[in-house]
Amino acid sequence: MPELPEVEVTRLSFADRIAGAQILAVRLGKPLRWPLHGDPEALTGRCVLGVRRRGKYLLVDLDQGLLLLHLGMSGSLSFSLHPTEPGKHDHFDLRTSQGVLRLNDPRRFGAVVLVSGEEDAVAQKLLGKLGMEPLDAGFDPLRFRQGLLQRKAPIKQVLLAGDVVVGVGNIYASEVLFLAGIRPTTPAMRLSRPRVKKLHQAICDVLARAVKRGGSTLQNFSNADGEAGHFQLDAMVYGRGGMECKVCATPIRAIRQGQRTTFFCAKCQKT
DNA sequence: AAAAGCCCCTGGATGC
DNA sequence: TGCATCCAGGGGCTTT
Repeated sequence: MPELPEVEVTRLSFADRIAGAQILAVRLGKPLRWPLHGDPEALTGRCVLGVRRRGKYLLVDLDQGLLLLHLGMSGSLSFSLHPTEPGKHDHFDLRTSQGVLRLNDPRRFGAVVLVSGEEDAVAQKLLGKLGMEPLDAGFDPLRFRQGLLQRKAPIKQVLLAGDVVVGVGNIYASEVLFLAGIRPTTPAMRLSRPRVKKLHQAICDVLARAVKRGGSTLQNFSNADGEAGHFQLDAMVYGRGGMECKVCATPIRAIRQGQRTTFFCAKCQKT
């Protein structure tokens, strides 16, 4: 479910309210993608300093240690004072003095990992190879192009891989390439400077706009308050296989790239 | 080093 | 209504 905008909207919806809270107890449901790594009992008594984001990971800073959260494909967080009884897909509760942070994740591709800090070997394994943050000032067209020039793989797959730029998931990858007029199969290294600049612009615009609107609600995204996003991502190509391109009426094509579906318009996206 | 496949898991939609 | 099949927003790991 969550690409960068959804993760960021989730963060914004509870970061201020959980900051300063003391952890009272932890409840674990079914196993998630990885074990917690640390002792859940040891979390009790620690304090939450704040919540940051790196790519699609949320980093919950503690006065001692760091909690890494990932929502996987189907995860969502809620933060509430009086939570309901845990449901069958509620697999992690962090009970604090200021509310309960709960991870609901039917498919359990998500994760909660307790590490000592960002330099921790386990944390490095997960965060160490992440690319540039698309909403940060450090993400500029020149550095972006430098990253792409090393890669012969199709641009769509390079975007998804997240080692050049993070946060662009399967939906936004198709959308962003459509806006930039770039064919998803084009080798990343073959993109000219002006086309990389256009792609850079599209990534910045689309992601920033989605965060501002509260995340897309393509299916059922909701933030940690349980509010649905206000932004019906009105997709130009994603999920529109066989339908007419909104610009030129050519049928949108759906192809398979690395076990994921890509959508594009063969006329608007030449190479 | 980079690229291509595999796999983790559940649920909803579709087709017979 | 029941059952099989396919597909889904991610990404680490193993193999080429």
